[in-house]
Amino acid sequence: MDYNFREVEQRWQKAWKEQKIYHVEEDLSKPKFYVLDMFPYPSGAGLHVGHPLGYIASDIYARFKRQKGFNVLHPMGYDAFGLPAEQYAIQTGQHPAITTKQNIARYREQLDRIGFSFDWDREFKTADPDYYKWTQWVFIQLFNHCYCKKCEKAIPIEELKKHLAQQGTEGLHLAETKPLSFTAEEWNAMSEEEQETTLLNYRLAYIADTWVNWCPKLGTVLANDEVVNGVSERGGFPVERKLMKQWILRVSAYAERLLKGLETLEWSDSIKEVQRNWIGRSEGAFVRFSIENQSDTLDIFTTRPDTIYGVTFMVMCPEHALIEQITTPDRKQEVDAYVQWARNRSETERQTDVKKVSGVFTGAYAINPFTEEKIPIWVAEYVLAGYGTGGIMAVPAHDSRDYAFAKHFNLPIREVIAGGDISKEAFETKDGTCINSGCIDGLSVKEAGKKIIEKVIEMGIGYGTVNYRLRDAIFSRQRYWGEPFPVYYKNGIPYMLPEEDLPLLLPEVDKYLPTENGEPPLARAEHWQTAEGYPLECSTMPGFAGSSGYFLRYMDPHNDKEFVNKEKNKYWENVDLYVGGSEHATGHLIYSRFWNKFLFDLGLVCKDEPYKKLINQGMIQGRSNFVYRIIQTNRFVSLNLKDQYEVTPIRVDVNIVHNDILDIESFKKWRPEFADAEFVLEDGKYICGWEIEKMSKSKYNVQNPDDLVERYGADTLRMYEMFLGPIELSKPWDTNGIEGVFRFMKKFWRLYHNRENEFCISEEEPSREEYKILHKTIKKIEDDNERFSFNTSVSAFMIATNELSDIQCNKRKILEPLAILISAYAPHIAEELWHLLGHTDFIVTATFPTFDGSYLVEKDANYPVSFNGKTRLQRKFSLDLQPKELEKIILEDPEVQKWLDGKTPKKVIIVPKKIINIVI
RNA sequence: GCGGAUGUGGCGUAAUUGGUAGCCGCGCUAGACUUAGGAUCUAGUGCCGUGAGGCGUAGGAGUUCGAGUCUCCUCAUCCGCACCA
Repeated sequence: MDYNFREVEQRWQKAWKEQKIYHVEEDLSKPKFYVLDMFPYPSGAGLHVGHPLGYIASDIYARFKRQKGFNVLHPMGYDAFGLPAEQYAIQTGQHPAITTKQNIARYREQLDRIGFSFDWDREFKTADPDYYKWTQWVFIQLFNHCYCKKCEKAIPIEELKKHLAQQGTEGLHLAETKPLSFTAEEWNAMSEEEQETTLLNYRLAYIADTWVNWCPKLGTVLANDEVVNGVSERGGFPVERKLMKQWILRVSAYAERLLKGLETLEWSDSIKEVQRNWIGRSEGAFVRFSIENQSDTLDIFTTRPDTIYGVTFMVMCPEHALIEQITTPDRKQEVDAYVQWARNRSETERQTDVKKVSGVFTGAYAINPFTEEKIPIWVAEYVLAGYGTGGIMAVPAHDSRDYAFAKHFNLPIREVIAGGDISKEAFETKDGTCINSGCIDGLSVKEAGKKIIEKVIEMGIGYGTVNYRLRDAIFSRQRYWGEPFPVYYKNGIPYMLPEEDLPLLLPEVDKYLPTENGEPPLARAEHWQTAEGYPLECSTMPGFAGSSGYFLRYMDPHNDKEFVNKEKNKYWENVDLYVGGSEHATGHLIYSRFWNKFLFDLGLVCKDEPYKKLINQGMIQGRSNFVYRIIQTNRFVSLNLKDQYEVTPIRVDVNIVHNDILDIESFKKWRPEFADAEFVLEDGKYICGWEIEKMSKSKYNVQNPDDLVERYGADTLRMYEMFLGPIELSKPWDTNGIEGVFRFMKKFWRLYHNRENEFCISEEEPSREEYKILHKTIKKIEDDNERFSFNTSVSAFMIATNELSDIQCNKRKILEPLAILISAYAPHIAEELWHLLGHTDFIVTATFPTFDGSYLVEKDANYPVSFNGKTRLQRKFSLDLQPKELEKIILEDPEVQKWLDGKTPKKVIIVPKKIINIVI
């Protein structure tokens, strides 16, 4: 009988669980290593083979590190708040907590069957009050801090208050929503409400009016990608732009540190680049343009101060607060209409017709501080409210967007950088010489920019500055299934609940929909107010709230006194290896870094970056199978004959297709309408077509890991998922190949057994050849593990097994280390063999075998000998020879002599252990 | 448009980082055994050619004694950003 993987795997999984062998505690005698997976959102569909890909890789690495003597923290939990459970609740009335609990139970069952080495004692879900208590707590800290740009860290709001009371805004260098200016007297004269409102301008968590995509029918704010053609993606309900009070995190305060921190991280270049683009740093100048007959100024940000002499018009975004004030009466009607129209367009809509030029003249004029000219002020949607100041100076000659606008509205174009031909297009280059530019004529772009900045500082109308594309993160959601804000309102001003009142529990509601008058679902809760009767915040936190600091909580998951104990944090520091999808590059991975840097500023954690090394595992796509039905019949034609008929392809469940051959009997049973189907076969078989698509239920191409574990065992599944290809690559799932790994597992088992399947191991001293196979494998596995090349590792195991099986090696000194090597990949079979080998401890505690290079050194070896790069001969040489000696022997070789034919070679290139090349 | 990748047999991939391209596996071909299976084992399998041999890493150039690997151009595919002043 062959290896009984079912019995063995179940037995060991039970033993591991009962003896808690993967439980880990701080141990100062060992170096720590923290391996983390991006925790899953437990959806109703359960796991498919794509999900565990990253978990298997991280599990292999965690097991490898343990055997290398590290104390490994490898936890797992669930990101439990989220939309699907809420949607299900709205439809069925079932509480999302119940759905979530069921889904988690199913996930756990599936995960357990794959044999992961998670420390389940540290498990939590973000929807646990014990956990979200700390999410709320961090939010309070964010509210109570602001960001000092001078010292580049968060400081308590109390310090700000002190500063304001003593010197007003004088000497303040804080990240802020908009620049404010008042004296200490003015501050001290403010009412509490006024002061609180003012402080919101600086807090790291603040509430403010924001333009959002509001869907009245769904009763919620939608993200840009949830809006398609002006209607909601789900349901197709109209979406309008609306100014709403939203909680916002001042992520932008950390832009520079988020950017700089990237340099210290071992992340892929592509994902770092995505984050760099997302943060979007640009250097330039802030300049105030005065407006004719107005006391207010039009403030702009430009990266090209050197082109200031080329400004021929100004543009404000449709959301700009000054529009109403500066528009002249004769232009009012037109401007109002345009603003109304533009404001109601979603960002997605604006993006889709980027090329269409639209705008309107306000009738007002700004004054160019350098030329004193009157410049018309326009409103146009190509200027965005969320970037810079929401206003620009337009230089059509040297900016393609301004150029298109000027051409469309017939505005003047003035060339100020020499070298281009502005009759056709804008000349955008950044190396050129300034012309027609007064005081900066003849200067290079770079020098001119510097000089203009000096001048505007002198004139008191601006300064050089750095602007970031990174926006503050909207933090409220008008939904039920999320963390409630620890916030109550007094006279419309938000206040934080006292910390000892946390967690603020998510209340029960009778329905999970928004209320009839558009308030979030929490407004349905009875007594949603403080003990004193103050109303509580009705929106909840977004999905990324719970996942931003979760990695810290695993270090100390049951602490109800603090978020994470300092000593424990000091031991575990941060995540050494983080594995997850690259789709989180601009979401979770930015927010989490922000969150952690903030906690670092507060001295609560010891590292300012959360994830040292990041591996982005690829997606596993589905491979759908098709059958071809001849039109208007119930006859199906095999793939290569289908061109002779008119056919409709129909997706067929991949589970009734093997190696693209349809199991006809199962097909007839699959659907009642196919019960009496007929088939046109080729070579007696029905061959199905295939296509690579996303893995999804509706495409019948989902491979459930449970089925594969049932049929081939967890070890085979683990090894096969790794064998599929490099971990970062997206690849289609192909069940056909798993047979090869399955055969390997059986062959591996047979190494330790005789023909009668009795465990049979020899204590004999292995031969040099046998040691060579082992040490070659140790080196390969160790190297591959360190560079996360798990697919080549699996190949190495196969090669070693083939070689050992060929020479019928069953020596303990070879097979025992081999079992340790494979235990990270196939822990169940390794554990079984380990115990058969007579060990009583678990293989996870075994020491990774040491590599002995001396076995690999050849005494002599065949070298290819090439002439001018063309390989002609194989010659055997001793490896002990010095290059000079080697060269002599080669040149004396009769074949070489013959080839040289009396000529002297120009040079002889000897690449150690590789090749000998004679160049003539 | 900008940025980042990737391109090797019928398929997934490998190549000690510039040194005999195609390891390992799937599939396929032939054979053995058989309790007839979607089992196991053996041999073969980049392409062309009976053969010697020739050609081969998306295409084209270049550097080099030697290029899948380095440089430049072109093409294709994927991902991210996209009026960011």
